[in-house]
Amino acid sequence: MKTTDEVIDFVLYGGQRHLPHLTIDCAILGYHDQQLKILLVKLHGSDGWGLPGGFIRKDERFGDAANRILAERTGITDLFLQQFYTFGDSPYRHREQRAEDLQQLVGDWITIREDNWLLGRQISIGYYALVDYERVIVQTDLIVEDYGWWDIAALPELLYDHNDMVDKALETIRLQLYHQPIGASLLPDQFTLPEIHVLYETLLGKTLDRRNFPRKLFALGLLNKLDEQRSIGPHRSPNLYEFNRTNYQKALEEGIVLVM
Amino acid sequence: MKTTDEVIDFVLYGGQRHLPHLTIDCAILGYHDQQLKILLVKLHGSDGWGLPGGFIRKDERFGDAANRILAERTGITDLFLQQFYTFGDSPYRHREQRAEDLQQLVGDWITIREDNWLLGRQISIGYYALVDYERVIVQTDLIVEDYGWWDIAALPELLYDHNDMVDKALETIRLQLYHQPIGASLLPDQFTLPEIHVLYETLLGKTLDRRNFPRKLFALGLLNKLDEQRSIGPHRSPNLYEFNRTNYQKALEEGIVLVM
DNA sequence: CCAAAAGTGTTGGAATTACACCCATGG
DNA sequence: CCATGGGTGTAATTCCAACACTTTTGG
Repeated sequence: MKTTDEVIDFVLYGGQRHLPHLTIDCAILGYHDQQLKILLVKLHGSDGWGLPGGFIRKDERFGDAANRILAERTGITDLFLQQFYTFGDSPYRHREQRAEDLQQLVGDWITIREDNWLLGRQISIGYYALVDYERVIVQTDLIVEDYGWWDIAALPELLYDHNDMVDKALETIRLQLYHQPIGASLLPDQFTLPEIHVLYETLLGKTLDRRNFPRKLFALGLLNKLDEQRSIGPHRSPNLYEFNRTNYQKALEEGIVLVM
Repeated sequence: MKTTDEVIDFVLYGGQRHLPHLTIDCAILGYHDQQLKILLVKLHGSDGWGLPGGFIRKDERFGDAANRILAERTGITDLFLQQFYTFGDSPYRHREQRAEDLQQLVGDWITIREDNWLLGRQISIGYYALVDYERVIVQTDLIVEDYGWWDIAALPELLYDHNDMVDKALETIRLQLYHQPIGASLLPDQFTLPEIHVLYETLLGKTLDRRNFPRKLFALGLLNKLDEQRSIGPHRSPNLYEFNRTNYQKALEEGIVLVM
């Protein structure tokens, strides 16, 4: 939202266009510098960091809403996106804690009434997205004051129950990794074996044998070796690979069994 | 709900006590006659079958609500219960299709207004429950006209998008079966090897070797052999087993890796 | 020429599959 | 005694984990 009028309109009348009390929050994961990162935002009128999120329009499908929210924040579309859990139990999700935040957001322009559609218990459907870190360009506006990528291993205390949401997202991703290949969304089109190797180690939180690891991906036909190397300074140049789109898609749909 | 007054009060004023537009629907699975069964209900004023469900009270945790709904329907508490997905996209989940149902439910007593809290897009959080078929005693009332156990392999066309919900529940259970033992909730306290064997085959939809299958459960220490047999007519009496509660609980919490 | 990282094959052991015969029971 | 289903062990194979040396590169 770009203008104050837009914000005020949203706060006062957004309830006519959106499902009340129901939001989508996104755990947007990227990968950079051999670290798994998550995109956090800081809202105006709030002094903590949280997951980017938004409301669902009355006739909008959840997946479309999640994609829209993602596109609004990151500028990229068409990414790996998946619902993982719905949250609504935390005591933070109730009226009192948020009336003040809301008043701060709109400042002195208007007074938030008791029955404002944004107050009351908030339910949030969690989606996680895996994105290519390089392609993300975050927009700030009158709602989002600041944003940043945070190392997932060193998160601060987040707003509401967003730490729980991140934990649950990671747990889901780890389980999923054994049944679906999901590396393609986090990596650029071309990557080296050490890169994808460290990615999997980071996601699973354990070390994987350097020689055995790629064998399993090759056995599933997921990788194509390219006739190109990446130059990485005074060391041997690692070969570049890409995902085999056909087999990758098939694996996504039919599932795989990876033991690592 | 037992009285007409209660029903009318709920339809007119339930919105003051419940989260609007948000329901919990439960896929309640049981196991009987070597078939996986699901508990379906038929509501007054509706001529199709669907999953049992209910609304969430304003200050009620989701899990508590799901447990309450389950207890109201099946009479049992303390069962394996887990959220699996949130649904809200189906075109069936909109106003037009349901205003008539609602009017039929309350009959001529009152007229449903356009802005009734029960109308509008309905979101449903799906929970699945695994129950011991024998212990379930279903209650009918003024809302639930009829109920029944249906073989999961031969479901009729259900209300709204409930077929999708069942599919998603089963998919989740199958995945979970590889990482957590969930047989205990579906079986009576004591059971035979052939019983749990067929259960797993039914859940996974594939045949499992009769000799290798129990070996894997024994290897995990999940089963205790009892000094008792079940008499099954003119055949050799199969031995009875029970789950080893300690190891079962540990496996639930820490996860296992089953390859079958 | 050196330091640092990439690449690559083999082997021993563990795990998994496949498979068939005997036993117990009640009618 | 017979029909039916339950119980059990082993051998062959496959799969997996462990491991170290050589190559490439830029400075």
